[in-house]
Amino acid sequence: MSQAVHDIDRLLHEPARLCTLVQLAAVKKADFTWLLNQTRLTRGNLSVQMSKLAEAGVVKIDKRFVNNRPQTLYELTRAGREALQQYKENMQSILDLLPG
Amino acid sequence: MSQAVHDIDRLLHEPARLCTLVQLAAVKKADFTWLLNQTRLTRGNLSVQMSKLAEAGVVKIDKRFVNNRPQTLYELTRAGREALQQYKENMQSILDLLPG
DNA sequence: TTAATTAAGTTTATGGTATAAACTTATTTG
DNA sequence: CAAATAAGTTTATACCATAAACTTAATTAA
Repeated sequence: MSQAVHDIDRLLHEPARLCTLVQLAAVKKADFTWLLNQTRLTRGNLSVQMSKLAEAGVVKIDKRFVNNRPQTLYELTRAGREALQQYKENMQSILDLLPG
Repeated sequence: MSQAVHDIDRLLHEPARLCTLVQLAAVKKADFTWLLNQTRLTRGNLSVQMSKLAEAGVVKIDKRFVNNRPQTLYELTRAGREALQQYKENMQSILDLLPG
């Protein structure tokens, strides 16, 4: 049986969030505006999704000021990288069940 | 940029449905009760999800009677197999972006 | 100098949807 | 004939993704 499907981590599985996580996995650290451009999410959506990821301990949020303007930096936590790794392995095993 | 993430087919992406599709891809044809056992979904959930897949043309539903009891058979349509193939390729390309 | 615009986010309202509980219809068994 | 089983479907709910509206502050135009 395909137990793997039940182990899918829905927090990471959601495309809007997966999108940001793929980016963060590549660059280690990114600010809000840069993520906005990469992902083409709306500001509101990006804000909500990142908060959700932070609340779950997947990303770390660092707010500061640059040139008197707020800047929010995001990076994957160790737990986040591990969760993403786990997600990848799990989804890979599901895809491998499919033909083609 | 990771365009692939935006191309994720949410109909197939949803774990409850992906679960049934993985099964159908393997066996070609399955009835309600068998799918119920394989997926461990509730009856209501399975019923709703299969209807949704049928409405989208991904699966074909065939209802008949066996021993005076209703039996519902499901199978992937050609479009369904193609969509699943597409989903696999797309998700594979996303997973390949992730480290590890 | 004050009104409009831009920047960088956050909060909230809503619309969709995954899920299970309750319901249906028919059959078999005690 | 009453209760239980079978095979699904309908409906109610609770969550949740999304964008619109709001906030706060800085800059630019008039």
